[in-house]
Amino acid sequence: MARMIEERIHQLIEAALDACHSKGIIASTKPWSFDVTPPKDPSHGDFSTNAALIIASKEKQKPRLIAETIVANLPKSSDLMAKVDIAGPGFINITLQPASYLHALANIFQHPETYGTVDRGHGKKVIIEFVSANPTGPLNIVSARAAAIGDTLANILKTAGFHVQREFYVNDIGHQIDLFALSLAARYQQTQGETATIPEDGYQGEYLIDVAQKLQKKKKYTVDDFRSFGLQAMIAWQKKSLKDFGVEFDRWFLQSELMGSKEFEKTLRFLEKKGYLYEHEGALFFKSTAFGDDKDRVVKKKDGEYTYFASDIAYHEGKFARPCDWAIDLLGPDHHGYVARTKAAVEALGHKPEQLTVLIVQQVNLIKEQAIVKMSKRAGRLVTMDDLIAEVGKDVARFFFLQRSASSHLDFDLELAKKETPENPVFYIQYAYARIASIFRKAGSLAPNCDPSTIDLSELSLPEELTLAKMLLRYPKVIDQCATDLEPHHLAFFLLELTKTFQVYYSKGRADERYRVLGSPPKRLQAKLYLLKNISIVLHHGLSLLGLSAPEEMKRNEDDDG
RNA sequence: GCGCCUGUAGCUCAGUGGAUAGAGCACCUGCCUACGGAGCAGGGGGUCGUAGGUUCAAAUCCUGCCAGGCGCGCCA
Repeated sequence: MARMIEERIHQLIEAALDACHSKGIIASTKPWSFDVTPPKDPSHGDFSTNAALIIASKEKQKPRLIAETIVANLPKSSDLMAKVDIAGPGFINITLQPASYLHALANIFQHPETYGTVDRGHGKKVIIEFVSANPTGPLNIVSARAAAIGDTLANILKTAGFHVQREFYVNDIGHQIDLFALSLAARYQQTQGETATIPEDGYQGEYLIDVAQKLQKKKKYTVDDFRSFGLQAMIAWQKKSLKDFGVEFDRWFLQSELMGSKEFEKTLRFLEKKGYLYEHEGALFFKSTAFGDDKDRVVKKKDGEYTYFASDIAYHEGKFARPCDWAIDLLGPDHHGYVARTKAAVEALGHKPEQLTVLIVQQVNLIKEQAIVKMSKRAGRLVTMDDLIAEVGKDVARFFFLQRSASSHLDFDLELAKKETPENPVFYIQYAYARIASIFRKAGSLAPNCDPSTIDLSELSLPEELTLAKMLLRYPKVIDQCATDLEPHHLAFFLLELTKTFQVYYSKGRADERYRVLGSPPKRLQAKLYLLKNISIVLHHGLSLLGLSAPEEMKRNEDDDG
């Protein structure tokens, strides 16, 4: 709805420019490219356009002159615009009639489940792959970051009109897995009282002791037994951790299922037929340099084994065959060298390069006593996702990650995160939601009538009320922006901004009775409750996209003293 | 050496072509008989790493340089 208002303004400006053209004031004709955006400073009005600046620059005229001409050609009276000003170097600032946007709140009230939905995706099928950690240990804090971002991105894309599948790729074969099996074998022997040492490059973490103890005693196991038992245990553990973190995948794709399959062979044959494979020094290479990679990559080693990359090529082909229009991979920073070859493979397979987007989720530095702690899975030194959830809770942890853009390297101080828990911004948002719920409980049967047309919108006249209404109408645009940029943190920031505005508004009721909801005259009360209801709808929707709970009441902390 | 990411307030981070660069935390000053104080009002704090360039307009785009991180395997 906000976008509709924007579009209407855009059209009015275009019409004014048309008029300028026919009067011979400007030479250019449509289409003109200019922006209509809400200005940073709200005192500049509700929308601002740089149309005069852009056109003056092209026509080598004075911007203010063009601006004045545009303004003169805008409709003199309108139910949309209350005021039009020219400011600064030639911005045209527009202040709207409150009724024009207050009216649009009905859209939220009547569609609480779907408000915020935008049709950016047109039902395009997306497979978003994330976490995909090796099944050799518990998930760590880095996986937690990827999980929070990937899951929320999936939620947002769905809201933006995409058909979304979440996928976890399990590297359950290869050298690392062999080491893992041998490490487990050693731990098992240790539980049997035998002396056994974990391979030097193996997995030293104590978690394998727990796994070993779950094995039936006094039995002889083969390495394959240890492998399959260990993998099963690890995957189950990872699933449980992710579920506790609010993340559930539609599919856990096993690499072992892919290798040796018809599809795998078929994909390689296809590349061969296209002439993208060649032998060199006994190995089989993929000509990724034909698609911009630094060097060609091996798909089959001299010893006859396929590389991980070979399986990844087939894996991506499999995604497109399912079918899928767009594959999104979230990778860690240590895999960024992988991007070029994977995109090359996708292109060689006959897909458009833009059908694969690789997002690098940057690293997490764990800070302890103001120094970075090096984490190592093999040595067993890490903060697990389970630890994180136990220490600070799912909501705090998710929000912590979702407040940052994926590309920022972030420092995570667990002590600080714990300390800050009581004042964590996520509680501030949830508290606002709970507070509105509380007001509704007190209002009881006075809760707003189900027919928005009975609400007297003119009762909403306080500046904060108008600001809140405009913010709510911005929500679908925020979703759209998150989906377009693949940057979910914009949503977190929007919710904080909305919350802050609401809390300030609410707090004014302490000193100024005009700001109090309960106790207002009936018509005003209805209008205020109506606004609050719309705020709580958007908060609820936004929180759920972030994977956070929206509590009807907050548990109060015990006071420190008295 | 080459590639990718990052450099914005004391700290953690937003802002990626528009007007006077923002938030949270920390710090300072006020405010608890009020729809729930996990708060509110106000204040101090910035060569946007650096040097050029493009533009009416640059934290934002381009180039060089500096600093930190991560990659550069017939490992995964």
